[in-house]
Amino acid sequence: MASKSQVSLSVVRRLPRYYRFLSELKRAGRDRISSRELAKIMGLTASQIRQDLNCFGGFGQQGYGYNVTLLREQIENILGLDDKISTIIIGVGNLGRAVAAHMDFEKRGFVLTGLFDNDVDIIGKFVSGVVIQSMDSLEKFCEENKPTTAILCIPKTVAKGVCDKLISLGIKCFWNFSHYDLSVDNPDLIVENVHLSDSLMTLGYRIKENNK
Amino acid sequence: MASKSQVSLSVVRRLPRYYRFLSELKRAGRDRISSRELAKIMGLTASQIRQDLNCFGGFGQQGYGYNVTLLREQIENILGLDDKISTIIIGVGNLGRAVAAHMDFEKRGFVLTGLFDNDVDIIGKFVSGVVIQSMDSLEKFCEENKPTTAILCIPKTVAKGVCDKLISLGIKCFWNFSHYDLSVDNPDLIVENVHLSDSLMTLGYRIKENNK
DNA sequence: TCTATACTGTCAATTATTTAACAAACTTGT
DNA sequence: ACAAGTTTGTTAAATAATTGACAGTATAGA
Repeated sequence: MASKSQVSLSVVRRLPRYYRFLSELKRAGRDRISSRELAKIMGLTASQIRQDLNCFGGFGQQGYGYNVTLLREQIENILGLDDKISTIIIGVGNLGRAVAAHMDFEKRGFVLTGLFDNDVDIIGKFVSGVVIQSMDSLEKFCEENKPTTAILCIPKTVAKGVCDKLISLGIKCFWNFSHYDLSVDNPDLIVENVHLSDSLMTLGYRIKENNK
Repeated sequence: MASKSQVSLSVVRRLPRYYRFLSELKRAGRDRISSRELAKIMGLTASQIRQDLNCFGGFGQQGYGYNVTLLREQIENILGLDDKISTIIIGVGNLGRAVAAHMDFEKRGFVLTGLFDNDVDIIGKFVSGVVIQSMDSLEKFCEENKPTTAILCIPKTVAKGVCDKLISLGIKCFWNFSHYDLSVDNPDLIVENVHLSDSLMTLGYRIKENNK
């Protein structure tokens, strides 16, 4: 358990994008594709694609290229898209609702098992087939259902407290949309931060830089 | 115009995070901070922080460190947070609404000037003080108001078409939430892709990798 | 004022990532 | 079956990013 991945995060982060383009190709009826052509379509180098894929095995064939359907399936396996990682969302405001509604968890290796919020006006309502519960129910729910992953769609101010509580309830994996930096000093956690405002500010910088 | 940035994207992407931590420190009443302590708090190396900041100038002082308020202001300037880049949102579903409501554009160097959607049930309603207009009004609006940036919160299926139209209306900068890859073959565009499902799949991979 | 200590800016070394190059292996058409 | 043309997997080279080291300059306390 907890063996360190040999594959660099840079490579892993490209996998979903490969998967996306391969799905597109499959839908378009393509049987095979060379690293060269895929590189062209995706705006990468052929070398990088071959290098990336070879981290996981030799899926291609000289003189032929890659079988689209097969390669797509391989990446599906690598990403574990048919897993069912039990996941809860904390905070069901606009953002939480958008995430719950848009994400198609079942196609990404997750299953949404709980929604939690403090707003009495929305408790009891359903989003994506899951009922919104009070934060007071969180502890009991976690003990009974043992979710492993939490999606944080809560304001910065309460993030630290909620996060500590979730950790104490056995949750170690976080998809964090809150404006707060998780896991700086807790190396046991697995955290994917989505800092939207950071992304926006980066865009702003690049726009101004370009106009100089 | 269009001079290439000397500073690497890796560095630029860290700036908003520095800004965030410095704002926190300021709020806590801290006057000064050394690269060593900041590194500790942020989970980085002191060397990296000094290296990063020095891309933009020598903001620190030997034997003293960095003045929190001053450094924060400098980064604010670098990121251009008091600019007013005119921006529209295309697609005002859950996600578009979440983005419109949460982002505090004025504090990030942007100003939200228009909202567009095709759903007749929401056209005419206000979100964050801006009225939702029909997509039919887009052309006229762009000619009159010349927004430079668009935020795409639309499904993949219509993304390509909408995007082409926006480009023809003079928009070159995109904050793209749609499940579609912009700018592979258009180097003139400035694009920040936010592929949430890619992020989720990456998290999934890392969780499984860790459980091995 | 002087001395010990702290800390930056910068250059050098290390590590990571990307790109290039090519032999080996397959495909395709004759 | 053979020759010409493709395309991979893999090694090597090049580039980029991060970390380490330290001279120089400031601070702080006696």
